[in-house]
Amino acid sequence: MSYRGAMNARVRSEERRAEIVRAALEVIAERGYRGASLAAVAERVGLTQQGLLHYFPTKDALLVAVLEERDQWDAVPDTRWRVDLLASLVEYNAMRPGIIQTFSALLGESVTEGHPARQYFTERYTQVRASMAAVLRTEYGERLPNGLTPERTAPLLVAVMDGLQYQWLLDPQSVDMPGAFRDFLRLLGEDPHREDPDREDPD
Amino acid sequence: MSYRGAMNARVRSEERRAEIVRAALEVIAERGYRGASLAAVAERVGLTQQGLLHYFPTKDALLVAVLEERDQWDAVPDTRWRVDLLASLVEYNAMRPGIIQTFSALLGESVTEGHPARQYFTERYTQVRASMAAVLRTEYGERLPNGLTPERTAPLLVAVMDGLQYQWLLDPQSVDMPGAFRDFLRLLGEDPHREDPDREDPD
DNA sequence: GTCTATAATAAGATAGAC
DNA sequence: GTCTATCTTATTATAGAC
Repeated sequence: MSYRGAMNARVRSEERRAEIVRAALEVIAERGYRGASLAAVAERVGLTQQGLLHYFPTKDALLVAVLEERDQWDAVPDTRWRVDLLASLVEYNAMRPGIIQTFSALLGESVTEGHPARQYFTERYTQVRASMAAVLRTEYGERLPNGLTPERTAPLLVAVMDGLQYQWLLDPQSVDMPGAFRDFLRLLGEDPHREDPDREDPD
Repeated sequence: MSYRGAMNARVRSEERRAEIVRAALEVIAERGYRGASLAAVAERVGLTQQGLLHYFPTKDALLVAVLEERDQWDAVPDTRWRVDLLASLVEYNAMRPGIIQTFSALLGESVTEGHPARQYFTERYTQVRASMAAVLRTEYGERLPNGLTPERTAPLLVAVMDGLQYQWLLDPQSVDMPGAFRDFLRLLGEDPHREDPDREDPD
């Protein structure tokens, strides 16, 4: 019984932490990391700022948890991915403006000096570029239809995804993010009607 | 004489303001806008925070001046531009990491709620997409070598420029920003050896 | 586990002397 | 034009009661 009680307590504590991280994602989306106060995060989960510090001893510790959370729901693509899965990912992103806003704001801040997320983003982009190159290699081999190598194309693929996000966040009415991304894939030499082999020929 | 004296005073005041704006650009690059304190800006020009407020009555007023400054040195491309001039612009940018960092940080922050630069960036991107479309139309006509229209390609061009900047700022050693941008132009159908008609055929 | 109290700092802005 | 002094508000973090 005491074992079980301890388990429940731990589970409840984990749930609380997850709740706090979700709230932090929201507040960062609204105000950036530097602008996000612990008190504002705490308020959303019905805690005081000091109550929150029981779960995350410092603001930076909370940020670390936020970045770890990202690594979970936004896994780095691997070689099993096909290029058209990337298009689906962008479509999926277009349905979650909040989370895109969080990490676009964080990415922007991270280039400033001494930002606690800087190292995270630097390492993540190295990783993502490598993954994208692998995906492109799986799909096209050593040379893409346009003559570039996977390694040289990967930074462009990543740049388009990020850059479109900013334009779309600022003006969702004017920017069709998924459509533009598919246009980019077409530039890579992808035949837009080859994406789903099971599909009937469109008219 | 009094007229002349007044003139000199005004000129000196304008110089002071310009000095302050330059300092603000630096501090924003280092800490973002929200993280930039008026006192830090003032210190760089040998003023107190209150002395600075004599020239810019509020922090937002200073930001407005910073954004106006940008519009001057980073004019929106017009139809007289050729695509390879864009490549030169990216090369030029690669020599000015400070200023790129300032506006990358500002862009990132601007997607958060109620950010004073949000409207500026929204409007500027509308303008820049239109200009880029015009540049592409001048160069390629209604259909680009890859089949897309200028209007559909413009957001991609802008996205690549912005996205590459973030990757490059985070890891300049690993990202060849001008090279990657030229790769992108190649995707558009640009022949990389056609850029300078006066140049001898390379081997 | 969550609170109140509070310390320590820093922010933007105003008032008024010189 | 620039300063000192000061107000007001907000921040992160600590100490300790319950």
